[in-house]
Amino acid sequence: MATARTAAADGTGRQPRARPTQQERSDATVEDLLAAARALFATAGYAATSLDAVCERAGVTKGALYHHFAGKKQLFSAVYTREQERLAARISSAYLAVAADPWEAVFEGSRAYLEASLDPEVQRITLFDAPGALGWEAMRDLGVNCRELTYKGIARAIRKGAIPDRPADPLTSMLYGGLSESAMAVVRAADPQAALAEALTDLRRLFDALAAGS
Amino acid sequence: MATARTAAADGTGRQPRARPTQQERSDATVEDLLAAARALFATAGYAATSLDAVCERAGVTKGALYHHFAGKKQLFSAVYTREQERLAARISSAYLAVAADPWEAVFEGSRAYLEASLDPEVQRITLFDAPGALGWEAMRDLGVNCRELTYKGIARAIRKGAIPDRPADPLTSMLYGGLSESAMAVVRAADPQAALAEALTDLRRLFDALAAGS
DNA sequence: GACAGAAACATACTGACGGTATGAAACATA
DNA sequence: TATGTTTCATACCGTCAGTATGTTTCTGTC
Repeated sequence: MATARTAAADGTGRQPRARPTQQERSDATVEDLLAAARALFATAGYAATSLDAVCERAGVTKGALYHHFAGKKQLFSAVYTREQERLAARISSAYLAVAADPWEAVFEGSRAYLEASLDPEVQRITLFDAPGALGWEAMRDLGVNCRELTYKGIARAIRKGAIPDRPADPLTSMLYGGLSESAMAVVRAADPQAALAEALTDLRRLFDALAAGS
Repeated sequence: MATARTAAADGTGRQPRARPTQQERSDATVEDLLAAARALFATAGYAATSLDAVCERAGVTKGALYHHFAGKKQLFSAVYTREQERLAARISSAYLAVAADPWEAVFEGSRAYLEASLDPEVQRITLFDAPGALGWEAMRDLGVNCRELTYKGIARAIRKGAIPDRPADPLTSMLYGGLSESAMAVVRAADPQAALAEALTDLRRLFDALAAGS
């Protein structure tokens, strides 16, 4: 019987070819591993997720995993990076929609970050496990991260005179950390819907107060 | 030769008696375990700390550890609880010193929390490892925790009219999370001293703005 | 003070998991 | 087609959290 490796003569070129190139093979494996890892890390958490489980779900063995990743920590780092990129995309999108008003843009970016961080899976990866598993330095040195975006938005708002002049770093920490904690609190509130509404209302007041400050 | 169990006839009663009571034995062992665990958790981190290492440092075996604690997680929980109690004591002290002014008291409490959280060992336990190891619910249900103190302070400031009326929860999250993130950023700044000064200056402005808000 | 029972610990062991070593299969290049 | 490299599979090791069981130390009672 044929071993099912019949060539797909479709026009898309997206189905696996009869003889996939090494790059394609590699990419597919990495993709499978990342998807499996993300699913398990997001639900069971970093510590409770075994690499064997990841490999089984991805349909490969540890040989493949350790060929593409240096270890569990680096695998998680890759998952975390992707998550940050997805979050950053949402933030940027919300920010750019009202970029004409520098301070309002920061508000919309903050709202986007808060709402995106309500997903328990996102929380588990980015807020609970990442600090302990990666450390602060590794989280910062990722190229794309949401804290950096927050900083840039605030710095721009200051440059444009939308809020009183000040160093941008302290406010960045307060806002970014505050939003992260808010996200954790909101989803665990008795009424998450109401809690989110309250959080956004308060965030609005906070932004207004900051803009009005001397 | 005598087995060195000569009774200490000192007046203090603090030295180990010739026949220590079970309570004393227990307490001493628990104390040794907690001290050893806190030292290792604070430096190497939760995951990198083995219970064997804790036992060796404490001068006991795993039999003793598992007699007093249900497992690694619970041991860490006990260490974390102590840390929170210490922090809460510092916060309360700073708060009460200026309790007459409800909002200023919250500021002083916040400053105390921020400054206390600059210690890398405190950070490692309370900010990096605790969320992943304990989870949010377990961190909240501790009886004594700093977030609760923040909430009470803010709620009181609202009741007393020191800041505009609003629900206390959202602001609690923003402030507590912001301070935590600030502590992590400050100690990793190029010039921590200057970063702390900037953070406190900005915190002052934030408090003024919140008090002035409509 | 002898003794039964319980509390406080010690010792030996197991299973699971992260990581490594080594070899085979798939692909690339000539 | 032959050779080297990439990609992965398999077998194995060390470590560590947790358990099972035995031993010592204390407590209450006669």
